[in-house]
Amino acid sequence: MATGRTHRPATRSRGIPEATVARLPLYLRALTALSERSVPTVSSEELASAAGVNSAKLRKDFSYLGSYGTRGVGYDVEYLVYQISRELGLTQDWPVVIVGIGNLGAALAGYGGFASRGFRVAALIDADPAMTGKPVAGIPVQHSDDLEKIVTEDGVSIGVIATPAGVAQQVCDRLVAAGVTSILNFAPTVLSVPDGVDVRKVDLSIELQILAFHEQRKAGEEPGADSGPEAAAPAEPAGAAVAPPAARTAQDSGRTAQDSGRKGPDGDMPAVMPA
Amino acid sequence: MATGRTHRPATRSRGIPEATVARLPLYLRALTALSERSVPTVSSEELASAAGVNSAKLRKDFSYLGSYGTRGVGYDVEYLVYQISRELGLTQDWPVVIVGIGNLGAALAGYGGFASRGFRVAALIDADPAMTGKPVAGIPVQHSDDLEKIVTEDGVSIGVIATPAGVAQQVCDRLVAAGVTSILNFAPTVLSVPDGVDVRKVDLSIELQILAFHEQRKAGEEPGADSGPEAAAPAEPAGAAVAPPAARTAQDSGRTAQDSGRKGPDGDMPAVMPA
DNA sequence: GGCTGTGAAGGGCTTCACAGCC
DNA sequence: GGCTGTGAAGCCCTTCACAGCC
Repeated sequence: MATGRTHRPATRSRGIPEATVARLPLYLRALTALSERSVPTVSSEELASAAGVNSAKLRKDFSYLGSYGTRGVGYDVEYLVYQISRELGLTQDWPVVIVGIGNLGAALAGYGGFASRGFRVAALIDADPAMTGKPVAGIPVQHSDDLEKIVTEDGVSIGVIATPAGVAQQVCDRLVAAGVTSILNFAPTVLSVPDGVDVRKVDLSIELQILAFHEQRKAGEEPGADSGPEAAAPAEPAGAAVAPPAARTAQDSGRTAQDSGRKGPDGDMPAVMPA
Repeated sequence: MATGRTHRPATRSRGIPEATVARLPLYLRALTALSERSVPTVSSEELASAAGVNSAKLRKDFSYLGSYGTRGVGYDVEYLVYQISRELGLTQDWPVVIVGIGNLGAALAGYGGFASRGFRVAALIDADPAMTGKPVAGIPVQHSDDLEKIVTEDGVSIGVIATPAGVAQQVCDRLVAAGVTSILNFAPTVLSVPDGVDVRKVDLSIELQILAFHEQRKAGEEPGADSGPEAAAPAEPAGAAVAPPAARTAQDSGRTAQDSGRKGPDGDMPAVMPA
């Protein structure tokens, strides 16, 4: 079915930039850790370091939420935890259904991060009759025939798709038809959903390919080789032999997270080269 | 972040924007599907639709690689598959080690997307002696004592961390010391790495939290709240003196498109880790 | 006529740097 | 003195729109 088209101008959510929203969970995690150690306050510098971002960005992010800090002092940990949780909508419990209980689905079902962060596994669903009733991570698997009933009765609005790519779109369509409006897709497929439905995807092979791209580049511009890795000169196979250049940095990394930065030193390579 | 590193103007490694690199795997997947159906050529419009992006963006992306299309006709599928594969460094085989063979690690080990896309699982490593020798997805698990040896001997430059958060940093340190320069991290932790090492992370709870944020907004702005368990009514700050400055208006149909803007993560198997 | 390739315009996010308050 | 909050500048990416070629 593949309903309507997917892309829209991707507007900002409230006044909060999407990029900021994506970092709030990071701050929340760091704050939770501080909270557990009973640390009362943190400076933007400390928190930023713990979350793996720079302090200016963190302060800017928080400024979208309001003025929750105290100049000359920092931020109250507990208060911030509360504010961010509220902003993310974690003060309520979101029931989630996981469809496709294979290796991955089972891994997700057993993920401890659910309960602790505002989510609850409402049901595990699989199309294989042999799986029905079998408990996975303590939760009995239900047959996909009951998908609509489950979603409707439990008021589920978030669904996780961990099925093979081939059936992902149909599963998606059924979830949406039943009332789900947010989907986390682990299947390597582009899902089509009606307007108003959010889809986020996680794809291992894409991540690896992005790493391979950078890896290839490193191999090509190692010290000594200043010629670009153009069409010719295929790089070496297993590119080990590369020794860590700089020493471990103090407390934080230069970059991290899903945002990848670019780093290659390299001068200015003209852009591209036709074959 | 005050990493010892000075921020250099974000060098353009070559001419390809990071955002474009993150989309190349998407195009490649769509092209591979077309190739299997023996489709000889595609227009930017068709391919863009299959990849879930808009055609202008796709053409711009390809323009960074070179002029591989034919005006009035479109792109030659096979040729593009080759060019993109080469650009991503997939014409060579990258050995990958997966550390932490729990539910997730096992799921990753069994992921078929590896072999088919330029990657090869060189080894599965786990710290539990009971796991040693046990085959997972047909590959015998090796003990972490041998991590350095494995990485060195197989010339592994890409490592996947699927361990509990608590040991992720040490595993990371060992991988890097042994020669790994690209890491895909599934543990919910910010990893510190020396300059020159790439880290990408995949985190289930973060993705869910972002969805929850948007979900909450939908519930709040739609007349007949249907999905959520309780139509999330924005709670008031706990006796805060300061209230969010920005007005609560602006309710565009925000929502992110599937391709998400940040930096492009998404893959086939994702993440997660017990906390 | 059809479709690619691309300069130019437009937005959003990051970084700077400093004013403002403790 | 220390640290937050934020306008302003800069950068990168996306989108537009059309020139260029088949």
